[in-house]
Amino acid sequence: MSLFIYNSLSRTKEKFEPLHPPLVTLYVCGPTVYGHAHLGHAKSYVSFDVVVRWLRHSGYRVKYVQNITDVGHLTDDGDEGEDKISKQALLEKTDPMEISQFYTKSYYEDMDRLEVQRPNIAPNAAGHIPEQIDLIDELIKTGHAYEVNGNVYFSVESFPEYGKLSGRTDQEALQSGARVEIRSDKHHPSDFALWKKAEEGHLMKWRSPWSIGYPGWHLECSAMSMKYLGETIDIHGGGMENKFPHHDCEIAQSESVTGKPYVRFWMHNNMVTVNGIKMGKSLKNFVNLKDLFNIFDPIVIRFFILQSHYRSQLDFSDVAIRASQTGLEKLQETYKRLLTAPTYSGDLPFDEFDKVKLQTHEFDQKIKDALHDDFNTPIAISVIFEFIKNVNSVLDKHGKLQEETANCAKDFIETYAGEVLGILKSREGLIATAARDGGKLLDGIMDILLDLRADARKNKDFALSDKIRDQLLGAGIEIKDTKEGASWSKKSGV
RNA sequence: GGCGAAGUGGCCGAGUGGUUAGGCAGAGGUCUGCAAAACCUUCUACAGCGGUUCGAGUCCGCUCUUCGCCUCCA
Repeated sequence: MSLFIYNSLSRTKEKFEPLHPPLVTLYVCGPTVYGHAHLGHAKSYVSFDVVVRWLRHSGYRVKYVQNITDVGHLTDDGDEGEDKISKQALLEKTDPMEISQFYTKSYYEDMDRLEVQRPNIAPNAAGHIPEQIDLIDELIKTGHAYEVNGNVYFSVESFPEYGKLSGRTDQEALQSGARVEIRSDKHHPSDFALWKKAEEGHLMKWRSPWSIGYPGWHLECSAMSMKYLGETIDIHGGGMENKFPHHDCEIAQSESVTGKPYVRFWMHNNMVTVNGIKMGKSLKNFVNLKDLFNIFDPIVIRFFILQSHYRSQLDFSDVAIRASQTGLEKLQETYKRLLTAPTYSGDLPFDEFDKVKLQTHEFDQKIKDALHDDFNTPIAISVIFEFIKNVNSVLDKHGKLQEETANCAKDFIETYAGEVLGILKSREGLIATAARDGGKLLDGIMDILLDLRADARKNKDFALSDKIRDQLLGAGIEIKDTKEGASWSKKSGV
């Protein structure tokens, strides 16, 4: 089966072939850096992280560009809108540059903790003013844009397909219910700003042929996408709320200049709701990631996000995340069990062959099919859970695995849970965690304690063995007696 | 008002014409000195009403409800 991707433009799943294999050009709308990242950012960038990881795993060379918006994104689309970064700078009594740098750093911190791989290129809008000016210039020359009082607007009437992505093609009808204030400067109410003249006191401004001012928000993505990825890119991703107007505007600007399709596959991730209602600034129910990470391990959040499909709405609630946490612990525990399970060489019993070795290949196919079907991570996860159930079942019965089977199983989990989905703590990560917590010293002490306890149990001195177990639990270490012997793990977190 | 998505068992969440999604929680069991974990078995489903079909959670129509976008948002 080959990869199928749901294309928002055609509203169907289409077979994906890059324009210039093995290269895949991918652009994803990045954050506007005027505040800390929230759960919505996490859903979007974790989703596209899996897209990138899966494409790379499938053998493509992905060139991934994700912008940082540090200028031009206004608080509303009318002419009265303020620049978000500037507004925050005034609020925090500092420089816009400091604001954008501070929150850019914060954003990457959060994404790193979510195991989101960094884009290959992360251009910022303020660093690409000349490119944006050139684009505007070209649009004016070709009759797609006009200047009024130092402002430049894109003329939607010059691009008959305007609105094709969102289905908002009837501009007259749109105006009746529109809440955007109609301004006299625009030739048509739907026209949007490419360049705006800076008002007095405006902090971020640049010289241009039309005025001292700043670019409109929609422009940066067109300019930077075309600069780094070419005039036609394979995939453009972003949040669903950006379909209109942002992405429709991008299409209009770009295709008006090049006369070529701007994007071959549009991918839009759905939104996060909180207890059933949207997360909105006005509703004051944003779930800040840094706050959330104080309660849950970031990898739990990542797992929680990937348990639903990227095109589905994700409802955040405490109980839902707790359920995910327990589930993920089970996966991690099985992986740890697999790493430490005794192995043997030689023939393997039928059930081991049937449940693990044979099924590894079947599960491998199932999980590939799932991910090839528009990145169906919930199915992929369900396959991993079926698999670990079988591994546990065999280990319960035999207490060991044939070496080759064990390697197969480890490889399966490391590939899909680790490399592709990023929900597994790596061997190195597990070792690193142990090292941070006292490392080898603690390992040594625990070996002694478990040894003592095993002796006590052998002598049926259960009072002593239970005392060791209970007191360790009180100290945050949990003992489990399994067929392979006693094991211990830290209780807190995952 | 326009554009769009969706209503699945106690909760979360896939599926989209015929065969177990999966996770969490519940019940019974195996194992264990006990516990935990794991494993086995198991109860609650497809908003409602019509229609198409040999057969529909899955297709079509209507009704009801929810959510998103059209303002700022990933």
